[in-house]
Amino acid sequence: MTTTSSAGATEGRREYHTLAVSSSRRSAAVSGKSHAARPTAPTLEAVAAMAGVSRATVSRVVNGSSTVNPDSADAVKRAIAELGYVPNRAARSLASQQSHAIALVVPEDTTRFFGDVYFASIVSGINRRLERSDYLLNLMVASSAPEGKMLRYLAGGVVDGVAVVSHHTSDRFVHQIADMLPMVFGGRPAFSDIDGYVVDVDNVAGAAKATQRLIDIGRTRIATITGPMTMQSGLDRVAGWRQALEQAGLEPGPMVHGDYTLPSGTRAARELLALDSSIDGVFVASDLMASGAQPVFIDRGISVPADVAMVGYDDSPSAVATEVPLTTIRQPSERMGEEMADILLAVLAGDDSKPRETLMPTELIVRESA
Amino acid sequence: MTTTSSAGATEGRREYHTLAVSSSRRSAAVSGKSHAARPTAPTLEAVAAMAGVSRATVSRVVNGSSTVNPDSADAVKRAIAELGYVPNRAARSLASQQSHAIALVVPEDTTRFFGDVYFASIVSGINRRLERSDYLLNLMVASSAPEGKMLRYLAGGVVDGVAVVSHHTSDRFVHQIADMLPMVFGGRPAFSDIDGYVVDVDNVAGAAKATQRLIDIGRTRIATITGPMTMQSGLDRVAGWRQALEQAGLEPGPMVHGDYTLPSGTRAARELLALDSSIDGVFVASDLMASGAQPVFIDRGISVPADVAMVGYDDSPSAVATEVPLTTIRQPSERMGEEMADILLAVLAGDDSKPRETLMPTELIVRESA
DNA sequence: TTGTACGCGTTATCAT
DNA sequence: ATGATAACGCGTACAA
Repeated sequence: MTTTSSAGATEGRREYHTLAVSSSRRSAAVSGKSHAARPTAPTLEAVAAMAGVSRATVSRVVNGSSTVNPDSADAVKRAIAELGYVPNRAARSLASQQSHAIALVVPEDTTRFFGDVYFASIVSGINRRLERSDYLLNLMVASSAPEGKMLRYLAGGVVDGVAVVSHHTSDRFVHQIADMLPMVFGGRPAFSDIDGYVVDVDNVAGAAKATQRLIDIGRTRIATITGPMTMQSGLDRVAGWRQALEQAGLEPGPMVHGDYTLPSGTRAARELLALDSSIDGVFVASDLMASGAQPVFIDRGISVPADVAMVGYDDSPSAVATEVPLTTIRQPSERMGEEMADILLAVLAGDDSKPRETLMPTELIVRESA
Repeated sequence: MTTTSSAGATEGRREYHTLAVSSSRRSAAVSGKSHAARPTAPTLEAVAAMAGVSRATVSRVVNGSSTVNPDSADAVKRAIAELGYVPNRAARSLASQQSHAIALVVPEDTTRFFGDVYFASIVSGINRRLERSDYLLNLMVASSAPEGKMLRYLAGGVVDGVAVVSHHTSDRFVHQIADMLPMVFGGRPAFSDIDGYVVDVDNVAGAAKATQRLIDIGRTRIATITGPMTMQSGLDRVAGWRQALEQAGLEPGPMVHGDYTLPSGTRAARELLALDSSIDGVFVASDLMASGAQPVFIDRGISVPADVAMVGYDDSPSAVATEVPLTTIRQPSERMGEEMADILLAVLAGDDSKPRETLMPTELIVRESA
């Protein structure tokens, strides 16, 4: 017998493996399949029934409220396990006004973004921190029409906070995001009038540290292969190189530009050698470029580090993959990601004690190349 | 005057920029700030009121239902624009039983994953396709405790479908995912007994095509620098190389293993030259390795392609960044991502006509190295 | 400590 | 074509 009452609401509603869909409310069920989380996902209600308590109590147990009798708590937990209950995200969000998700906003050009190990590490770090929470990570790439769609998404309450990896975000739309959500930048943004947290690494100090290493081991003709001059980090590392040289009373050696990529390192090394073969040290602004440069020296019979000492930057995997392992500067890029997530999580928890700006320290890693 | 009634529910509830939070329902409001989508986000209700229609009608307009009077539709649209209304995601999900999000499940090791341009392209492709929909992309990395947390998330109805980039997913947990959600693999999974769609590229054919090019230009001593033998693509490309040689009645040249990385290409080239300097052609299983190998030849006075012709694989950016631009095999990795997303979207829309397996074609790109 | 009852913002059914 | 109205599953004042 079927009743027309509202009972049995949790029965036969959603099925994935079954062909006979009983009471789908969806129209687009063209195929015989209705895709949903699982066949008849148990609800709070069901758990409550099984445990012999009210929904409220189950909710309290699930959310770890203290005010709950150990006995009933046990019963609830058993019921949860038995039923394989897992709270419905949407319902929870709706009721609590929190999505329990944060967005990683990437300023266009996904391919370039993902191709960069540095960003990879940041994402990895963000993820690592998020794993210890129950927050989800949403990837939002600002494409052709960034403001429109993304802003709409964010306004829709999809996420509680935003992490922006500020490559060269020149767009104003980040301002609008900052207006509605807590925000943290990975790398200092182009504008300073923005309401958000910033996590960055001290590139100047790092580069100076690298150059100082070359000075410390007695090198005096110190060149540099730079990163792109269109990026803050590229500029900063040149500044650090100059600063260390100046402080030591040394003349800057030749400078050749690269773009952080390996091939550019190869080209730069050849250029460097053509320019001035008297150098005895070189600070390369990325390990990837150093990996490209090193073979050029070696294949021409220039010993590393005996003839030319070399310090890289990043401490990327390629630093130890070169013939002569690279002395390099370790950037806590993964930790940077963790920090970003940590800040966001803290802010979302109402903790306002995080500093607006966090500068992550760099570390000299001494290997064989210098 | 303040009333204690439940009226005014949409007023002064959520504020981000204001310090005085009136009636936050959250406990953790340690700071004076309450973070939410925005101050008093307008609801369907508000739009309905302003447009002088019922919520139902507004909903119809928002969801593009046909059965709605043009006049009221206009009024509604104006109200929406005026109020800056954007539907609440959670509420919509709860009511429609769809999250309008899909997950990209990454089998561990984020750093390695993101460091690979190939995967970067896939993500980029997925994203590209998703942009044309209103689906969101959730990033889920299977870390130390994959089954537990991720499965719980998925069971919670966070997403409607799952894209798995099957690196060397040896875990069984994908089976459990497949049991509850539509799923598509990027790259053939290790097991074939799984209920999911597969999108892959034809690596054997691609490698054969590359090798054939070397044969076509008259090379007879054709070596190969392989990818890792622990990856299906690595294996497949060797197979393609062998196959083309065999078909042409040629003896396979020397084979040296790399791992798709640039430094490994450098090492492999040196090994190769030490092994057998009589080669006149080499198929390198990735452009990155080819970028590492090429300088070794050039710096030793071996001309490319005159002395040794070289074909790479991937048509990555590095293919044109080498001194001698690489003839290579273009993999539609980005299109692969698009296809994956497309399949998922189709399935979610109830379209069951997509083939269970899609093999993407490769293409020979002739440049100067062969 | 526990339960009742209302609200969260939409969708969808069913009359009209 | 349109409007009530009942879900959707959960959180949480408030009362007990």
